[in-house]
Amino acid sequence: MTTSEAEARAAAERNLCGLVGTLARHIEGHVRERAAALDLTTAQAVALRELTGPMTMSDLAGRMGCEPSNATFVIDRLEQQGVVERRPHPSDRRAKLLVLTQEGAGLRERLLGLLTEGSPLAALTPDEQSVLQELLERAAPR
Amino acid sequence: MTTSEAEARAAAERNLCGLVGTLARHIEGHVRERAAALDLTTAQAVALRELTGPMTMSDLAGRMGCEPSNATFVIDRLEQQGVVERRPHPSDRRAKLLVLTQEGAGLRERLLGLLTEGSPLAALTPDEQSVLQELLERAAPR
DNA sequence: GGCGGAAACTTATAGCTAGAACCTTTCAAG
DNA sequence: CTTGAAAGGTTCTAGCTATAAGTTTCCGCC
Repeated sequence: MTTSEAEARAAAERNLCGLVGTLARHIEGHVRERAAALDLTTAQAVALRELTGPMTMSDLAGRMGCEPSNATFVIDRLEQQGVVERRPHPSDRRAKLLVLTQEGAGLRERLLGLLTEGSPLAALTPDEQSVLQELLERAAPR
Repeated sequence: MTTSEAEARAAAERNLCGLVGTLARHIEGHVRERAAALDLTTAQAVALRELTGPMTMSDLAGRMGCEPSNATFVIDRLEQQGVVERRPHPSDRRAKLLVLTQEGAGLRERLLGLLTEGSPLAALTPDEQSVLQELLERAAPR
């Protein structure tokens, strides 16, 4: 491989990095737009989306891709709004178990409905989405 | 299509959104790590990476994917550090032309070298990167 | 030629996020 | 049993980012 070829590949890789960031911003913009319709910030919407069931603060922070201190901040607001509850963890007194309230569960359903329609990823067919998923998982090992 | 199939597809799409965000954070983490070696913040490194040649503040903000006000903040620091210069635009007195200083150009070369090695995207073959690029461009139209 | 709207950039402000310090509880080793 | 290290959460603070408002300049239009 010549140095110019290596240089071209490196440039393509940098370009690709930019594209990933661009798509991530598109998705975030979409989430923000839909979240605003429910009077939620982007972070609150992501938290609600990731609350697929009872989980600890650490679990949620991991799913949200943020630091635990930030999850505390976000959940504080959601708890004030009566969307989620902090319950004692049954077997670990350090941890707390996040549980959606009844209205929280309803709010989450509405949010998911809004998020699925008009997503940037809807531009791809299900097959293409599968390919994309596989590539992303390989590039970003958990 | 049954409702359960639609539900499954929607869930897969949400999962995919999370994966895009995860990869974006991996890339950002990689940039941050390498940038720190040169005493640069992540935003400064992205700005330097995107400064492929003389351009205006707006152009740079567009490439960085941030607001112009933030570009002002980032360039302020880079200018104080003698990395870049704000020159008057030859044909538009509103705009300013960003030009790398001599040391800025050297710093950029070193940064690009650091960024290309060990990138998360190196886990994919060039062919796979091409596929990924095409999918991302379709999902995130400019 | 002058006028109104729009673009480029900056400033000021508010909000979000990460990092470090701290407390409580758990777990493993001795 | 006790002791030290590590994990879960919270608080505090600093830094980054976006939004809104303001200034200068450009451009289309009358």
